[in-house]
Amino acid sequence: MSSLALKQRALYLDVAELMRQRIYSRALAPGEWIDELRTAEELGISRTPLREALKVLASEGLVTMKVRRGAYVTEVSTQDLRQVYELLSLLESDAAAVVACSVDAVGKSQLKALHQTLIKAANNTDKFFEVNEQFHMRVLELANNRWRIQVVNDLRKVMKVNRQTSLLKSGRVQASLQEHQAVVDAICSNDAAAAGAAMRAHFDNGLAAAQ
Amino acid sequence: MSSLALKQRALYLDVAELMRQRIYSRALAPGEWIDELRTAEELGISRTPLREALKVLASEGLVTMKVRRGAYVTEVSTQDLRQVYELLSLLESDAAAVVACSVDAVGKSQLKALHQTLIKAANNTDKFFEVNEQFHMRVLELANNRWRIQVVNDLRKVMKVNRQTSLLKSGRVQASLQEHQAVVDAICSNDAAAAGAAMRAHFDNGLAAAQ
DNA sequence: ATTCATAATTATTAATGCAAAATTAAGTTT
DNA sequence: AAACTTAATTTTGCATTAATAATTATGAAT
Repeated sequence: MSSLALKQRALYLDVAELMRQRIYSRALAPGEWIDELRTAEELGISRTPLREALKVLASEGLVTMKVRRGAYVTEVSTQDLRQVYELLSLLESDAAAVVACSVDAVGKSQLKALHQTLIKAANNTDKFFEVNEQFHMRVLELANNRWRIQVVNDLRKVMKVNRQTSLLKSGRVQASLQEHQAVVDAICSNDAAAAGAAMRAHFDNGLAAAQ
Repeated sequence: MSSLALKQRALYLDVAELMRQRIYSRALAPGEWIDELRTAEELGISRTPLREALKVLASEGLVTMKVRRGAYVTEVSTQDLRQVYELLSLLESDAAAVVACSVDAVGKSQLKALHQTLIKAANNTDKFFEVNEQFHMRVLELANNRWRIQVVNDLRKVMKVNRQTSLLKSGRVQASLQEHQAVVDAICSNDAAAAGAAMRAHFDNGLAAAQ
């Protein structure tokens, strides 16, 4: 009945996802020490899978392990945020350029469809975030480099820690949609340079709005 | 007396480094299943820190966890290698361009000194690899983005799995030195575009030699 | 009163134990 | 003889227990 009954994934992965959400939602505050005993007790599990989950989060940069002092929620400074944005800009603009060269008709229509869904989600913040992420990930998948997908996924997790801060400022939704449109247009006309530039501009504006 | 006596680092980190070396050296072959019980016994430790170490390696992409089937050494295909090289080329060429803009006199002399050390190590393969890595990491450090350093470190670990394959072909050492020289020259003359292009060329040639 | 030392408590790290699942082997049936 | 089923063994995944290190609290001495 429950999701635990027919578990296909290991427990530590589910726990990692749960802790990730707590960090995103600020239920666990930046810099806060994570009490292993209390958390394991609360979740009704032993400390072993929790410790394994924390090490996964540590490799993603979401928590920081201090020797003999346990796990702490990573404090993402504005400098960190800027650095992460710079990397995402670099990796995703290059991906967009690659896609512009290699994309077929199916890929083009997928991106167009996702963009239409995003437009419809403009008034629903959570949905907007979700579809926005789907769009970006679809571009990455079309760029066909599984290591880039992995790297970007991890960096996006760090970015999400500051989702509140980076929450869309006035007019940012409409601007963001226009920027996406430019990316879609450039990719669909197979203009690699324009696609890269459009994606880069999208991130530059996103960073400016986040700070 | 022993390194275990005054251990400052957690055991699982030491175990992770040991397993990493075994993967690099092919003592653990690609695709091979890692016997937890046997390995823990051999190292004289329990399975717990070993399992934690394996999860660290999994997040780096060096091993692959299969649910209820344990850990396997990741098989790095030639496509994987190409994809990793592409990412490293992107990340490090951008870093070189950033450094060319921001570097001061101290940074310049550090890079020049490392390059001289590399020249002297031309006839010692292990030493060459070591200093080569130091040079690349120094460029990254000067680019001042801790998230990029982390990402590149992980990708370089994957690349090292195929160190044998990518082992310098005839004339590659001298060519590599010349390419480094071009990077140093471009950075020292604060030519960002040239620095990026030189680093990109270095990786393109490296990939061509590796395949 | 303040500081240093020592004891006690708390928490992390590592080892051991146990249960569930998967693979392998053996046996029976068609 | 081949295939399917069932039993046994192996191995993972999680829990629990033990040990080691760090922090806090308490007391004594200057």
